[in-house]
Amino acid sequence: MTKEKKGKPSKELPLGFVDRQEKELLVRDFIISNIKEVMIRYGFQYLETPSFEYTDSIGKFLPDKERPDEGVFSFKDENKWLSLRYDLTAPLARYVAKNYLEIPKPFKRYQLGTVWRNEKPGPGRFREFLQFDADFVGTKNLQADAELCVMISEILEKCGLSKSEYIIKISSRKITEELFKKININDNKQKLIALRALDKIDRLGWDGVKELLGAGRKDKSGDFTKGANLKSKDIETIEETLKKKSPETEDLIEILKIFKGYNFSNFEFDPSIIRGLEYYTGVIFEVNLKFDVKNNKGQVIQFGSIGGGGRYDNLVNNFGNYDAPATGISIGLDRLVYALMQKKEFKIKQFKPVVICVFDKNSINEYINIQTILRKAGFSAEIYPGESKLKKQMEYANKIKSPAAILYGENEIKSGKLTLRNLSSGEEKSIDIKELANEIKKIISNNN
RNA sequence: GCAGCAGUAGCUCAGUUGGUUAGAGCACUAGUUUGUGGAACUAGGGGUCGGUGGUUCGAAUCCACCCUGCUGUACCA
Repeated sequence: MTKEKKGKPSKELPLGFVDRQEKELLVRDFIISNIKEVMIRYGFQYLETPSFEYTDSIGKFLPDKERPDEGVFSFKDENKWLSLRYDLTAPLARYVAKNYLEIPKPFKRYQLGTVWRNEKPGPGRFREFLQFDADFVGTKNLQADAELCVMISEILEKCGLSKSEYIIKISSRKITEELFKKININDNKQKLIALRALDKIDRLGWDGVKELLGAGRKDKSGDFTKGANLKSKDIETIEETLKKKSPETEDLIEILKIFKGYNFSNFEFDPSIIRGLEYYTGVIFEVNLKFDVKNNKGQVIQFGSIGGGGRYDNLVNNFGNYDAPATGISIGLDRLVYALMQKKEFKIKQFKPVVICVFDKNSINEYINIQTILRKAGFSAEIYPGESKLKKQMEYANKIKSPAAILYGENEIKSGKLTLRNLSSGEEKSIDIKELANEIKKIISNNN
């Protein structure tokens, strides 16, 4: 809705951008603190790279068009194209290439950062979102890939999910590679269409996927998607091969062994997962939630995975001569928060301030004294930030969910005691200032 | 991008076959209580009915185009 009063700025947000409120942010902070704690124990180091990069260094090349806006936000600065990063992997590859001689090999880093994509937003998907990535650069050892899976499941469980609520699906690019060789598909374009089709198996089932491998498919809105035009004999071979639930490529057999050593079993082999089309070269994995996610109208929506990753052995090499095989995982934090908030009642401690009501400006020093006592004792406290009648002050305290209000007016000054009102019970008590911290403590611990 | 559905106060919506000053609930403001919130009552503010153009004596209501949102689909490095 674009409601712009004449001559006034719009209060609407650009498509795909949102304000995020405290409730969501606190859950996000909780998840982030779990991530950091696990990262440290797994031996990753923390890295931050800038939001903007030169367009060509993050894998976008300048098209003939006026601006490189294929999925990225870009602008021209001093004759060079800059783009907001669209993931954290491309900047990592750039960082490694730039600092190759100084960094340890292998290099293990994790990163939290906002990324931007100039594409259509969907349920739980925005054009600006927070990602968390962990990567190993400079090792071919599948121990790394295995550890990423173990680690992400440890993070999810720390966030309160049980083993039955999520699953790590794993596969390898080598499976489809060998398959395409077997049925003689060499056309790169056709391969891509076929890969995309296979990626949709969780939503469309085999029937839909076979349509896409063949002539094409009409979806329920009536829109038609062109297919890969494979021979029906080949489509059958594909289905047969991928329906086998036993992994046959070397890399998968190896990684399953390592999982065993970790006693890790909350995964399943699923040859239909594909992930990004271009850069993965080996083992790939995807993190899926096993419960329904609803939108704010209560409808169950197609939520998809909350993250995934895999092995990309050639990415760093794009920058020059360093051969740095790598593997990494990337999690969409906002999507994880969105899903988790539906699943769990998060008991996040919120320290809402005790409100000290203002009766008389001349008593301001008394109020400051009370406030200081409370803050020094570790409580959140504030002198009512305004000038209003007591009724307004109480309404304010109620609105911000303050645990208690402190009244110190004429009556209290005479008696030398202050009145403490418990805002959840409504109970009022006359207490000595020395007892204040203790009384507040009682009220807060009762509320939690 | 393509397709379906939708767009009336801050929010959720009503508005009859086009007809006088466009409604409700919640929220908001003030008061009933000159020192007390979460309940009640009273009064009040707030809408060029997504936008533009058209049909008509007359349009929130009909038509066209555009914008925005939702859902699916495509793309997703």
